[in-house]
Amino acid sequence: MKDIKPKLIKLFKEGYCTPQIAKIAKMLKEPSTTIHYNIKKLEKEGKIKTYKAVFDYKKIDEGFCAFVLISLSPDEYGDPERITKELSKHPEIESVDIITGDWELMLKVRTKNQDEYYNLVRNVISRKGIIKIKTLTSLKQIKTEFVCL
Amino acid sequence: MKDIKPKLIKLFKEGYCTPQIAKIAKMLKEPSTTIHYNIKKLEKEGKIKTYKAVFDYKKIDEGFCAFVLISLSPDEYGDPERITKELSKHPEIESVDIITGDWELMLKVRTKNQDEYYNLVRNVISRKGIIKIKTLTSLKQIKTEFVCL
DNA sequence: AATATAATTGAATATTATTCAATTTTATTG
DNA sequence: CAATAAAATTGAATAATATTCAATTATATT
Repeated sequence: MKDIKPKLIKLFKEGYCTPQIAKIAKMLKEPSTTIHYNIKKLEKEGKIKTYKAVFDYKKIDEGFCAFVLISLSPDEYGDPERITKELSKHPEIESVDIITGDWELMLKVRTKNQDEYYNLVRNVISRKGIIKIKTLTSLKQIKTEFVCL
Repeated sequence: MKDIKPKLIKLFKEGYCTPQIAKIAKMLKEPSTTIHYNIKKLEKEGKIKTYKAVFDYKKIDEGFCAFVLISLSPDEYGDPERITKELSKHPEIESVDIITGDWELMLKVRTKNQDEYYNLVRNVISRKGIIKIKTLTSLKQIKTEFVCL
């Protein structure tokens, strides 16, 4: 057994997919060349970033999901992009946003379970510049990435 | 002009994409039939829900992004799935989660601008059973759907 | 150890994306 | 409002790709 599946999951998280032009052409009742032309245009304009898979995360050992509110120290607050770039590197972190209100950052995080989430908080999220965090754990996911589960 | 692009964007939000088997085979240095076999398995096991596009949302008139915390009335709290199913139907709502803590639901929402977000709050989010909401507006998105912007 | 099940693979085929040149539509400019 | 340029649409031909199938190998089960 070559253990291909975890490699596939990793690749599909960010890309390695492509549009189904023939299927779309049939659906919209337009020539496939017209569909092709319009898709390539969307890509060239930078409107489409990538094509990727959406998973049933419970089934791929990423059943734990949480939103993390982060408070930054005053010195980091002026240029939060250093920390956000660093956080973005980690594959467990689905999204990173700079937000308004009582907290500076919002993360969405997926790990296998609560133990691994704890490790992520200790090793990745709790670092210099981050002075306080608050975790909102997802008890049930109804929709993700525009896809109903 | 046939205005194909908005139709494509709508389709690509939920699917109409497919894996690039040849490309993956080259990358992993495995026969394409092996890759094919493993992908079909992931699909049959329900681990892969769909293949879709990720957009640069600012460029497709969905530049406004917010997280919405929702408090439910006590009678809805026992069976929140009715409301969450209803909310999930709306294309502006990227994700719906039932969460722990002071609030019951967390939404991630994308609209053209703040005005349209206001309309969404009035027409969709503010309804019977939802007694309080709090909006955390995204000032800057660094990573979304596992994809760095 | 014997058998059944699952995974891998190459060769053949079916399907699909892509290219290209021609045509039509839309936008621009004097 | 023509005249011209630019953008979008399309069919036919080709290139690339996914899929099927049967055979082989590896793994799991009893």
